[in-house]
Amino acid sequence: MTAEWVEELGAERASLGRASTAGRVADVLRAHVTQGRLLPGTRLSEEEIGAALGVSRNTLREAFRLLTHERLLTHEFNRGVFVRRLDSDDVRDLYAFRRILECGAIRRGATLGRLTGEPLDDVRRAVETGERAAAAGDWNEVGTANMEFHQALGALADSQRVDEAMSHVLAELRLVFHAMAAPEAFHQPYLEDNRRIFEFVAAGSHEEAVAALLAYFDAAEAQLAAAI
Amino acid sequence: MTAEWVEELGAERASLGRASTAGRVADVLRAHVTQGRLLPGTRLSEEEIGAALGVSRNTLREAFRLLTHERLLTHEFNRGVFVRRLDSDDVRDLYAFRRILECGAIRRGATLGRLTGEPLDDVRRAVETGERAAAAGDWNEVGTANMEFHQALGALADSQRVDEAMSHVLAELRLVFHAMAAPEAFHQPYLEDNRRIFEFVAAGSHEEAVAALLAYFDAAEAQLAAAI
DNA sequence: GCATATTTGTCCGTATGTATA
DNA sequence: CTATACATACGGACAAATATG
Repeated sequence: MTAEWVEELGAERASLGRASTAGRVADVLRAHVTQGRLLPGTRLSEEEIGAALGVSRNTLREAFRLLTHERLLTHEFNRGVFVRRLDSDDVRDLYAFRRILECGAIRRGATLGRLTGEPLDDVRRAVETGERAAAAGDWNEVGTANMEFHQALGALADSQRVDEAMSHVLAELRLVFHAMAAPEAFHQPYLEDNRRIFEFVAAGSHEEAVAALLAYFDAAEAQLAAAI
Repeated sequence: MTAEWVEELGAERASLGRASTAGRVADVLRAHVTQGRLLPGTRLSEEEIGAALGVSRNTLREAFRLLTHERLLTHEFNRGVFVRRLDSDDVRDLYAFRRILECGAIRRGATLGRLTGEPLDDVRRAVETGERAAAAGDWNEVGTANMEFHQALGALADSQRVDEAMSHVLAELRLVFHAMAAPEAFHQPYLEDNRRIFEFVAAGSHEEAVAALLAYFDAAEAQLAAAI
């Protein structure tokens, strides 16, 4: 009955030595979820995972609570904890939230005079990393670079809460990617959008950047909604 | 040594009967914090509160964890949990987040054609409730109505995640209000701002509404920063 | 600086209630 | 309907860290 990912989890026991046990358990589980080794809908048994990782149920529940708050897991009362399964409404809501966060971050960055220097360099770096990865055919890296691009856009707002909200939203979206047929190729066509958005920001044309970003959201949301 | 608010907590024991115990404990504690009965910096002893509420330490810790994720409590390793105390950086960050959320919600509402009908009525209702409360001298109600006004602005985006983010941000801000000298009078001068913002939204002049909202944020942020 | 008391961190065992085969 | 599996919640235990005198 024990699934194969439970054994994989067991291999992570060694890294659980230091710091907050619950936090480290959450790190391990988060990696499994965001990398698609734990698929949406999977039930996470307290006893099974606790035994695999060598931690008590109390500690494990602490980790579950962390990930539930990040919306990577869902907690159904008296039934257990499951890897979150997103529906089309979630996709719509996530993109509504992204439109507000990322467009707002660009505008906020503009009024703060922050669309230059280091914050802008982070955006450029993410664009270039993605382009290099695509040239090398490393689709996994393309996806990662795309995430970093949008995280860097959010960082233009210079707000810890915006950064955190962006992290959570992007982590949630990974759940949808893994549910798609061909998740590898999803980000590739948007690389040139990233380049164009970056150029607009760098040129100080932030309203054009916002418009390009909104067009990207429309396309990506439609594609994901169709895949669900 | 036992403080008076612990006895008040004890009076809430009766309401802990059904559903998730930890969730109910969190509800009770959240009400105490947001209503200022538990002031920022107060340490929450596991044993003391557990005894007052009649729940075990494990259950109480789960409730603490919930509220820590909402940023109402802070968890210092090996020292305990405390009612969160916000500094000027927190205020700055909270208002940066609010600027993005609320201005973004108005703009998103505009593109969705949502600045009319029921969503707009909720905004109007909050404005009028605040004005009536001010006329009656009920400053507590003025504060509540002001919160509802901004929550209603966020709701224009038609996004569950935006709604939730607004709730958390406003709950956090209450921590700052309670740390002020005269929290009662804080919201009153902004009632006419609310009215003006509402009129702009209702008239379809959403960019003017955004501008008025940004001016309000500047004023309120400066006032709170000065109070800290 | 040191010794003691208090409090938290973690884990275990168990009784009870709930969902599902 | 019964049986099984599991989550919920409690109470106790001990180590480790902190606060106090």
